[in-house]
Amino acid sequence: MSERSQSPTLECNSRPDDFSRAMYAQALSQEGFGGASLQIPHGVLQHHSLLFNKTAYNGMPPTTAQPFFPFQPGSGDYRASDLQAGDFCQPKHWYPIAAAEYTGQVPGVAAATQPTNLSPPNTETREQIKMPEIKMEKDVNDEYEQKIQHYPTPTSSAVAHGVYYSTPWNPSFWPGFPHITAASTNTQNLNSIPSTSSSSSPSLSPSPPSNGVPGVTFFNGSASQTAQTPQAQTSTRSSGSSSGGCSDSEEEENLSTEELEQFAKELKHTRITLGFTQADVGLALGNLYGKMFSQTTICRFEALQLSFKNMCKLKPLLRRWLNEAETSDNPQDMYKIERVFVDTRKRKRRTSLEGSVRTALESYFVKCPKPNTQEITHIADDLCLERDVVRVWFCNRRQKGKRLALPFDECEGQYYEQSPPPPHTAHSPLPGQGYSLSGHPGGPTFYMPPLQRPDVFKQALHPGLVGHLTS
DNA sequence: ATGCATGAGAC
DNA sequence: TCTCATGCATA
Repeated sequence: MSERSQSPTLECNSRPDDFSRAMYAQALSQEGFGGASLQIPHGVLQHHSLLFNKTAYNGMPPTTAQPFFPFQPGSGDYRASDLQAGDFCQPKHWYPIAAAEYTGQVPGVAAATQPTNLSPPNTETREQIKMPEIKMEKDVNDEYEQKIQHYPTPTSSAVAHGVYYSTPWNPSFWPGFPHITAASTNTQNLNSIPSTSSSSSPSLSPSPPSNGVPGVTFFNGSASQTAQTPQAQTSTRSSGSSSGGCSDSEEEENLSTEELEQFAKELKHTRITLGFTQADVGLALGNLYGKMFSQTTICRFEALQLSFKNMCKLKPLLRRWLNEAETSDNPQDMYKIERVFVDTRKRKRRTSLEGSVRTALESYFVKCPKPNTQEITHIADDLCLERDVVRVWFCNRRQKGKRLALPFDECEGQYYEQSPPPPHTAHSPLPGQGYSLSGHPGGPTFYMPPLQRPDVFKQALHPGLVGHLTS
């Protein structure tokens, strides 16, 4: 790969204004942070036994190198390049919460925060449901897979494995804006939640009310996924204002960042205290409210890695779960329903981009976060990737940038609509990352370089490091 | 915990 | 075609 010219000199000719904003360097190689080690998504076992044929997807077809982008030739090390690139684009690891370090490897703290009774609440129930030991065949060649997903009762492995809640919270992931409130439209969907807020334990109700598919929530299918959440995107609906009787969860009209942070923290702490995994929670939400979520989503919620709007949307659900879990005599009952899903949808096998390719993509992204079709094609050709892979990569990259930057700035109206000051001028007032909810329709998305936000940057670092910086 | 992918809805 | 919410698959 190194022989390829992964040195983008791509210019964003389609959107000069966007391009002008792109003058920043980006952190990369998040993989370098290392992953959480003992995380076993036991809440979701997947069966990959049924295989589909799939059109050859070979990742990167061999092609000859194209010296099309004469940009730092031969440099597979984007970071290094950036470092040398000069002040204006020092690589900042603006991925605030990424590392395994964040996940609680501070024994002292962990000990302090750990409840003494870590006995898993549902060891028995777990055993009741024998999960076939399904091993994923990762190298199932180029096959699409049919998955059968089981949702067992929660395991205690999180606790057993010593996944401690060690205050990895660096709340200021969304720093600085104490009283930013959610757009009122954020929460109407909350009212659509089936009101199970009664003091009894609705969690035991096996039938998701809002789902239309009694007893079964299709966890995976995007069809149901989005069908159930039109609110978030169609947020202009003004109808369902705060009615719902649940005082507890329907009041999220004016969430502040602090509230969300606080709640996320509380959620995580309680969840771990009770011995539940993120997957368990997601499953429980399905049981409780008919809208299931994945471990990923719960994880991102806890890590404050969802959009503000999304956080606001999910919070009431999770608040209810929290209440249920805390008050229930048998919280494990919340998970007793086994669900087996058969997803026949074919999913493209996940592309695993090489580090050097990612590096190159990052470089391109720095130059042009929003390449047009032609540019995407160029990049794809240059990196010997499928066009669609490149396109998706950029989509995800932009999304990540938004997600991780400043989701709340909308209310401040401080974001740049157009070209921000040159990066080296730094410290501009906060950019809104394209969260143009505040009525800037079509405002170009701005991908905020962390270096313009020293505070963000600090928070993007390891907590310990942050501590040092701040103290 | 996060990278890559999907799909609905908006533009 | 993009954004956004979301999740599978994997590091």
